[in-house]
Amino acid sequence: MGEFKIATFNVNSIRTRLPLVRSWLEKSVPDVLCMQETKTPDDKFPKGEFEAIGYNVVCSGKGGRNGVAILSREEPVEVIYGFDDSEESDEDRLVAVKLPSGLWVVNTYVPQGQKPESPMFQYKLKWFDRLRSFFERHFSPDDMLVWCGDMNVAPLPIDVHNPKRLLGHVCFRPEVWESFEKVKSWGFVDLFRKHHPDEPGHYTFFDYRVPKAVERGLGWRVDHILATQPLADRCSDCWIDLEPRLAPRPSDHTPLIALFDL
DNA sequence: ATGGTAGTAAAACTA
Repeated sequence: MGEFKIATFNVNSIRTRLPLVRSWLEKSVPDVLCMQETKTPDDKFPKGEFEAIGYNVVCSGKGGRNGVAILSREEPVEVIYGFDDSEESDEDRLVAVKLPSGLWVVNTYVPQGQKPESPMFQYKLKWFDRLRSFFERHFSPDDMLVWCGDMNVAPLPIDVHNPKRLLGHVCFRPEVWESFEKVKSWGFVDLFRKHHPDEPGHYTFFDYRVPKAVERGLGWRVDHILATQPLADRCSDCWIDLEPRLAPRPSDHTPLIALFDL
């Protein structure tokens, strides 16, 4: 099959970001693009615009917030929308597709958590536990499976620009490190860290509210692509593309790309 | 020690 490229991008509204995402796709030609925070109900998702440039569209959004979608060159043979447990299904935060090759792609927009004392923070921690159960229920660590998304966790001190000041934030504190690690320990490899071990200063998110955040390097690495071991063994590179952040109306996140030899 | 911006959607609420 050869080279296979998978990307993840929190677009912060697909309707606002359509020109940017479309031109990025035409330049980067990924085989799969996972998007988060599409902020668009399914009946208003610009499906036709992506189909016109050769992508199948699976979207899962209800209203003006959250929302996830997976674009793929090949038509999925199976789709899962949201959790299938006894809690809130959160189909606007979790979508998964099985491609004809048998490769599974799971796309998540993990709850941010707001404040450590907020009920949403407990919801976030529980969300990771439910996600681990989801993987246990549907898959095996021997499967070819990739997990992409905005995880709202910076796993290591080198994943934020100021670990001392940011310690305690809902995306950078022990509880989320443990919760994220519990999911990872089911059988995932962090593909960016596979190819860039111990390198600081690589970020996928820059807060709109921080002036000149990109230029000043005031970012966070909270978007991730993880793969099961057999798939991670076939990953030849993984990198962050900062260029879209310099566009006229950028998202606050930037694409993360993984390249495989399949 | 708070606010800074962007998006949705029509006043706050989320990030």
